[in-house]
Amino acid sequence: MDSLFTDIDPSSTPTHFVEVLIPLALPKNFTWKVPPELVSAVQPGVRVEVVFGKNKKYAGIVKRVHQEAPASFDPKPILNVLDDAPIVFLQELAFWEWIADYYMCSEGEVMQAALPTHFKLSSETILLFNETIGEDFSHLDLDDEEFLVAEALLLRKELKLLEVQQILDATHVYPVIKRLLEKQVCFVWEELKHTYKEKKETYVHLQPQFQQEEQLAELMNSWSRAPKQLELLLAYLHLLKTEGEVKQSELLKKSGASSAQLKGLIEKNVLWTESRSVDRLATLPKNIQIPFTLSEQQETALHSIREQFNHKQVCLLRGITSSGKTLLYTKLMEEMLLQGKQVLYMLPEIALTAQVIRRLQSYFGGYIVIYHSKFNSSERLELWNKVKSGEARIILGARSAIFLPFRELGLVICDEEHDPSYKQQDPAPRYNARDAAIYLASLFNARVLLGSATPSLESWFNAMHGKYGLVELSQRYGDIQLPEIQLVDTKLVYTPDRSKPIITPQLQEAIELAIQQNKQVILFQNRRGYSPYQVCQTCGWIPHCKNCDVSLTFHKIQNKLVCHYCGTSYPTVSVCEACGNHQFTQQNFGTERIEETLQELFPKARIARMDVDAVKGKHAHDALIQLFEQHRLDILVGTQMVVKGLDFDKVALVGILDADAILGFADFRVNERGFQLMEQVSGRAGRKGAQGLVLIQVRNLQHPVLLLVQQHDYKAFAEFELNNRHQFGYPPFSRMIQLSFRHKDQNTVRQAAHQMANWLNPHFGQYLVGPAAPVVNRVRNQYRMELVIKLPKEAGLLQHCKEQIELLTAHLHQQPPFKSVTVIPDVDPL
DNA sequence: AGCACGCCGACT
DNA sequence: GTCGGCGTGCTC
Repeated sequence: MDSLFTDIDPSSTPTHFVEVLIPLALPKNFTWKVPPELVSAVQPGVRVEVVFGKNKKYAGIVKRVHQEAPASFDPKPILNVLDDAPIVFLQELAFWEWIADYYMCSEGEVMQAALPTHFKLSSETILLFNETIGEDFSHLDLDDEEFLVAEALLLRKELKLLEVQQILDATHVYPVIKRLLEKQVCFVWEELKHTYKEKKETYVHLQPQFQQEEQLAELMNSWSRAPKQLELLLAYLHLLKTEGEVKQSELLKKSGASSAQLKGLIEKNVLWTESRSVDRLATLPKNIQIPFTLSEQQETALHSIREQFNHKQVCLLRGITSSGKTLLYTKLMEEMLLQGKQVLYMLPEIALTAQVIRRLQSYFGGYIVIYHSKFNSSERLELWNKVKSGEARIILGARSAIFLPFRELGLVICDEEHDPSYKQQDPAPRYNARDAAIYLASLFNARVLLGSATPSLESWFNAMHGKYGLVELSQRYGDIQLPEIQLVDTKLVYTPDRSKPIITPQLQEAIELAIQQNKQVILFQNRRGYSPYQVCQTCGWIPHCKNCDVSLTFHKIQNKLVCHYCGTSYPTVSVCEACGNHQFTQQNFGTERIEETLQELFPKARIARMDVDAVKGKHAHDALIQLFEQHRLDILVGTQMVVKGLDFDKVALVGILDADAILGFADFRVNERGFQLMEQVSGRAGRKGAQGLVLIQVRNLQHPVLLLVQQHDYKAFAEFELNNRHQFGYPPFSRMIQLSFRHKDQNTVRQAAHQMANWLNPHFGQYLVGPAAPVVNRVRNQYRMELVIKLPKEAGLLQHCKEQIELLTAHLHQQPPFKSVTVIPDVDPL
């Protein structure tokens, strides 16, 4: 009897299911079933082609394979398995899950942030033809289907995946596309449309018949005409001997020959050329060359870091500016390299300058690779593969580099760890790369070194309480003195309209002196544009943005009013919309206006401005730094940007033009921000030789932070500020979760926020702050409310609170009036 | 994130 | 009378 049913025996082939991540902001993961013929191919980390929603296809990543049939729905089958081997490791999946949990977002959102565009296919994906491949596909070994699509791409230049389906008259096109992408016939279009140019390099070779010494000698002996060609040939042979391989560009440069002469040698069949696509990433030789020795203080610090790493995972290195933190990093990286481990070296985006990169490349050559947002998708893909294969050993990158597929991570260095740009603000995942990196490192049992001259209070607190190790560098390299800091009282300076003076006489004098002495000046103002607002002289009316509740900033160069929140620009107003008057005054000042004022005051000085408006292009930032470095500029005016990671030798004077603006923010981190900012800006002054001078223009001279900045006393500052934080229960004495509510109707958001607060009240009442409208309570026509929860650091409380928030948000969305209120949780907000 | 379904205002 | 606005719910 049994034998009749052997072929449908359910125990021999239980149905398999896969939990799949797709790159969408879905609240949870979805499940597909695996047809029997694909069971052997699915494993965590491979991509699968799935139908999701009506006729939409995605390449998703398998998180888990299991046999638990879902009770409430009937899963669809997966269509294909796209990868033979996992493209993400289990460790990365665990890391993604942790980020989603900790920062309260979906794993799909993490995937979206973590995976290079190349891997993220959907029906909407647009394929672009790779023009560099030409019209001849014969060398690519394409099968019939691949060829058909390649032909169509050549003709139409771009295709949607949906169109590929029509061309092939097949539903299963993902494997074909995957192969075409690998063969670089096409690539995935992405919003930031960088022009893809495969870098090609032409190499020059000797024809085989002349590779023997005798034949070559014979050739040269019989040479009668074209002495220039002979010269070129000799240059070639020399390069071949020294370099092993000869690039055409280098040969022509070294020999000073023309391309016509090279062409002559090619026509004589002596040489031949080959065009080879080179690695898009720098192909430097892989060797380590560390030409410096550490000072005694640095040597001691290095020992002490190693010591701390024996029993602590994380160590904080507090080293004042130019005490040589980078030198210590370099030594530690070298050690890791020799142990065959990978190193992640993180820097704030803006500090990733050519200057820093060049320096590290000179030490580590081809071992070091760079990863940041200005790279296009093909460059990122190459890097991804190099990290995954283990070929890339030192990865220098910004925030998003934590998502690279590390294999043998041994050390993470987080430089300028206090920098707020480590925290991703807008699209989820709203992660802090410093903190996430610590978790990532723990998965590899790797060590983490946090470095800063002005550590975040969180890290300092952790170091003080023994959670992190602490090592300090308190002497500047070469015993350069810290700059002298003077406060300039702007109240004493007369201006006709009682506005703040831009450049006080003291500052003007100091600038003059510095330029006379052939020194450089940096002026800092944390506000771009010309002036933050124009005010009607008669009635006080100020032009505002239509979509946001902010006043518009006047940009004189573009002659426009710009909203710094939504980016909309408006024509300048000449007539007051309230009273019809024509007279406007400009309140306050931004970098543009400072630049203009300087031009008037110092007509002979070479002045430049550095802010997001001035450094829009890919290399503008580096170019400006180089100009300054080469002393082709006397004065640099800038925002935040001038603060980070710049090493200038001839800066004698730094001016902070409006300290009140820095210290006047209504945020519990103002003091910390203010101290860090001013201390870091000051650090730019007086690197070599004489002591530098910092002038701080300010009204409120009594501000406690100013005194501590003047004394360069970080520890006293930390003690002072930790006291404040303790008193009001702010981090690091608590954990914060901020809930942002957004809706187009102001009343609705208000009610929603209050509703939420009421619900949270029974459990968390004593920890709630707000709800309140933020300073800018409308952006892009959406009204905002904020509710902050300050949780004491008790075991399980954070987790409990997150669960409640999730539950209550779902609850809120069930109430008819609040259905379309967006609730955005932000864990550890800055 | 898409996309369909459905309920209300301004047009042929 | 319909076309189409977007608020709402659902997708394995």
